[in-house]
Amino acid sequence: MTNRLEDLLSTLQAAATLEDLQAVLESLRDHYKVEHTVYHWVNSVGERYGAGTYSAEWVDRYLEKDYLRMDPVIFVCFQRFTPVSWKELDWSSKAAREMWQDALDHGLGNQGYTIPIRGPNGQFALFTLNASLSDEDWAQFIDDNARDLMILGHEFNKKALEFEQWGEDGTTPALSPRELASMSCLARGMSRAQAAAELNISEHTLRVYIESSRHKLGAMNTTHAVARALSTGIIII
Amino acid sequence: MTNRLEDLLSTLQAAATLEDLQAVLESLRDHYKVEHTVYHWVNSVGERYGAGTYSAEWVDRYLEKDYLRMDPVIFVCFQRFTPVSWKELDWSSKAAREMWQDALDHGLGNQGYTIPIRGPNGQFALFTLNASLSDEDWAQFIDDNARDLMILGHEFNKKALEFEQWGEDGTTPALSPRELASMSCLARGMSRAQAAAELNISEHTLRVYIESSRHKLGAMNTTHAVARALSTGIIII
DNA sequence: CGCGACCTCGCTATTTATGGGGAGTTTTAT
DNA sequence: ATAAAACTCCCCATAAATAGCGAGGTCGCG
Repeated sequence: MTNRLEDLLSTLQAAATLEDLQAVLESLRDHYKVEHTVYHWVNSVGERYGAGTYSAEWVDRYLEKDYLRMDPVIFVCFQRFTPVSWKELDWSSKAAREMWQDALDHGLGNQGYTIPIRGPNGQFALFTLNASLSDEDWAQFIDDNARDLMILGHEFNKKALEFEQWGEDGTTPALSPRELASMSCLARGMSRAQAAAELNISEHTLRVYIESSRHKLGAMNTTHAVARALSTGIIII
Repeated sequence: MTNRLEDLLSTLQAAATLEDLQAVLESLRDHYKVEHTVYHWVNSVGERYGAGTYSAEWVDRYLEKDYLRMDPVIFVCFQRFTPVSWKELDWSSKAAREMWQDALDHGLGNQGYTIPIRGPNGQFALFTLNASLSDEDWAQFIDDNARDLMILGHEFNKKALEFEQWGEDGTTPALSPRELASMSCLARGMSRAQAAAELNISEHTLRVYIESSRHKLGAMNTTHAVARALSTGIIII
């Protein structure tokens, strides 16, 4: 088993193009004898990259119906970081049930396992296996392979990042300590007056920091600046 | 080697108290023959939990001097998600160099390897090994153990989360679709007028969503609401 | 069927944030 | 050593956000 993992990782390491990654996913599917293997990035604007063995019809359908916004897998993975088996999720809402049925109609198996992966600058990706198995067999499968899958998912993400250079286009701007502190105060809910008091500076000085932060972050307004500072990871709440 | 990993993981699984986790870290240190092993949560307010083999003096010193705010390890790990070897980092700033010397004076080794771990609701933790080795030996050590360490780090974090129930105290409030859309627009830098146009609703209606989001999220103002929505993962940029 | 939650719209007054100037000291880096 | 960046403070006018009031239609769940 471990040797197989090493083989797969070697293939992954050797991948030099996005097509190679696609091939890796296909060999993963064959190796694990599952229906589908998928890796994709997620953000609220839309996917920047995705690869996998889903049919083109299902991918188009998924995007067309805007399933991204109601998919319980996506929603839960955003908030957890532990992998989820699909059957654990809440499929009670009407929209979710419809989507589930639609997925089955498009060739997906009844079992799924998705590993959320969080990267730099707010990058977020999912690594998914989909199969047709009984609940018991699937649980056993996950039990046997969870660790290998986690490693594969993370290595895959590392490789995908190398190609796509997420967020590397505009290197995250560096804010000065006071600017970061200002952003942090605002992110925690303080008004300008409160933040200025917290930092022991005049409200006007605080404003200067907010302005300079805004410009450095390329933000339209304060809320946008704080949002960018948070999602690039230069501040946290 | 793999058997050792299994043993360590078994011990980890069996941990029932925070003291047990401390013991696990100590046995990890002994097993890997390093100077220190550390696990801790990080947020801008301060640590909620930390365990490890650093001396109490160094921990106190670290907190007292507010090294958290200048530590290159912390800073880089926030933005990357791949593990970092300390020597790779930028220690050129004066503050960083002083901190580094201070660390050596407090019994830390000259080599370090830190694995950033990102959890639900914006949880962020670090799993660190510190040792005294030559650059070559350390590189070899990392090469040999990187995967095991990643698994250990993630399993450790899972266990720590079970105990501390990060963010579980106030279950993340659910926002309605329109509320989420409103938050998302604001996070992407739109003004109220722009967001209202984007959503094809009156500016007043948008305001109602912002208000209700604010109340649900327990936020003081719009910026705070967006910050919370982002850091709990219910929206993304 | 009714209740609650969601979606939609309007008005007024007050508070707060933003954008544009300018100007001095201290710290850091080359 | 000298330049660049960071930190600090002030004024004024305008744009935007907040707080408070109210009202009606739709949808799903029990």
